[in-house]
Amino acid sequence: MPPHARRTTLATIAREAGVSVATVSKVVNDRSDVAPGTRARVLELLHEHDYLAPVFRHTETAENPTIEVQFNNDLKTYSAEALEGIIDAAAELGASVVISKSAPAPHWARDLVSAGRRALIAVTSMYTAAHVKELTRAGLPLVVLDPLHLPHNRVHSVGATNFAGGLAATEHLLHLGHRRVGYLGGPAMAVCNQARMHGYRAALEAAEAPTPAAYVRHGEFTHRTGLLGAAALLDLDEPPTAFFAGNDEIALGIIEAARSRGLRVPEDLSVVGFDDTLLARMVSPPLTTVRQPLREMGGIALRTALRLANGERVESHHIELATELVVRSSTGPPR
Amino acid sequence: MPPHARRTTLATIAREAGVSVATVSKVVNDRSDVAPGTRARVLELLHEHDYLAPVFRHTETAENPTIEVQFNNDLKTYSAEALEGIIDAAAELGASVVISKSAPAPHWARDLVSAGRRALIAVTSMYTAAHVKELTRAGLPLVVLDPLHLPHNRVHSVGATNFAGGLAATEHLLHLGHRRVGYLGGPAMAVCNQARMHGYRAALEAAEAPTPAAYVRHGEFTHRTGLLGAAALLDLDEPPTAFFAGNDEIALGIIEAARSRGLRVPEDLSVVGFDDTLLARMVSPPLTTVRQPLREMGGIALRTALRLANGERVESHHIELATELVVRSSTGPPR
DNA sequence: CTGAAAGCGCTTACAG
DNA sequence: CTGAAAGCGCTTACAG
Repeated sequence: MPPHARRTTLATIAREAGVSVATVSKVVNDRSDVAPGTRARVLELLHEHDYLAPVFRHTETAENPTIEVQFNNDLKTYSAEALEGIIDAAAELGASVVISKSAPAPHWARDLVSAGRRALIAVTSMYTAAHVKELTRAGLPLVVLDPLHLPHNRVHSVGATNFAGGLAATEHLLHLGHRRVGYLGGPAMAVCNQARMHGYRAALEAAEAPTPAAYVRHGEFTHRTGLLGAAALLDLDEPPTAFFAGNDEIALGIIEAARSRGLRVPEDLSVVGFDDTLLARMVSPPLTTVRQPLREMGGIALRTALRLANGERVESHHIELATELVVRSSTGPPR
Repeated sequence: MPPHARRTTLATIAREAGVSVATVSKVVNDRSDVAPGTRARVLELLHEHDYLAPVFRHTETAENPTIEVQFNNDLKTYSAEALEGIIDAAAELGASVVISKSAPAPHWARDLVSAGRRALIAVTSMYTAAHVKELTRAGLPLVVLDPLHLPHNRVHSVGATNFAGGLAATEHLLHLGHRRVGYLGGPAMAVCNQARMHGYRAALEAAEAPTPAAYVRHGEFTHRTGLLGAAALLDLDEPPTAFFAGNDEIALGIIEAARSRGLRVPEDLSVVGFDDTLLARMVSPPLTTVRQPLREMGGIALRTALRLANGERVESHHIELATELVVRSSTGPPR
């Protein structure tokens, strides 16, 4: 929504409601001496006209706009790196970043507008169509970073080339000589997870390496999913000799499962992660993984949010940045 | 600074400057038609009276106060966890959290006040006495989380029992039978690093295990410091059989140095970290480390900041939370 | 450059 | 309950 040329004032509301400005003022300030019916009518009009108290009006045109960034779960290394990209871009463009965990309540979008937020960036958001509708009604632009759902043309989003990343990761394992490769991923419904998994499948099919259904498992993007999934697959009669993990955390869970049964990485088992968070660089052996340009993605999300806040058009409602395979020491030829 | 009973208005400034309200208004709005001398005199008075434009006044008493959180470096797992504690406490208390990287410029503190910030939380801050003075002048309360300098009685801070943590970590290694224990820490000047190192020294002295000067090295709280430091110490004629690291990142660097020369952890080398970030839990072998209650520390910092913002007294200007040794799998008896 | 005057958007004590 | 009136803090077109 472009900034209003001029905000509705109490006088307008008073005229339409057929009451005095004083009465409208009382409603706005929640005074008790107003008849319930009058109050209801005035509230209705205030809502309809999107009335904003003078103290908040400056937020609409402030040269220092504030953008809300919401996370729906823990601030993992993944989100922390995206957040850094957001903060750096905001500093450069003179915007402020408010950070919170999302917990949409009634009037949630409207409250954000009243508090002066000019746009919302949701990291791996679970927003439903109803939430998006409330945002639209409140006039608060939304940008989703790494969307869990398929791109919706009323929602702007920034992601990475997950399919290509999954393909590259799996081809790397294939080139090393692996034929039995497992996939341990995040939520089955998350589009990023699906794309990575399909990249994996595509590589295996192209190499004519058949994959038993049991080789593919979905869970959460957590260490635990890797630990449990790997334990299960390594118990198979024909266990995988390599794993492609849906993210770095899962990869570390797999490595721990291997260690706990005396398997060495990469001598006995190869593992490729996804994300290239700082985890991947700091772990022993350093993790081969698919880099997502998280900082850049955060920066683009912030820029997009700011442009939408200013009422500018944004060409494409979904942008995907390139992933890149980073080969380190957790992969090698099979035994 | 307690919230002002009533803010200075243009009328006061006009009276004192001996000009009309209209002229003062022009100065405030940066209009060109004001004589330079008049402008200077009025600006001086505005500054002296701490004039705040009406659009910003609500921030002084807002039921949704906003707190600025500044980091002076990367958003590592360490800071991300403290930030989570801050965010959770803010959500509970109805405060907003603005996050930025610190880059104090001229008028920096005053600008934060104008932008509506009610307090500042600095994570491992490098603020100098001059910065603190500007904050005091601007009336913006400061809380430092994990201070790098010694507690200053005009600065509120939240830390952990670093000395006790260093002691516990080193005693653990001693109990396992190690006699040659190295310390690889962060910046030599950082008080948290000094306290950890002195805890280590105290444990070794109590056990009458002499420590060659070469066994202690300071650097940065990074993977690289661990990698390089361990490489150097492991080249000694009598290398340590165990390391106490100033934080988890350094510990992981040490483990990587060990791996790259074919040493196994914990069979050939024991390593204890500090912080207990998610890194420690996700790495193989899981890291024995000293837990800092980072979330709790963040929560306390936020609460303290909010109380100071409300002009309340805070009993103690430095709070230290207890650390706790968490034994996992990166430590064992020496060969 | 300066400021008296008109005006804006809002609030509040008070008369009805 | 309601609103006319006074008032507050500020801005601005305009006369000097």
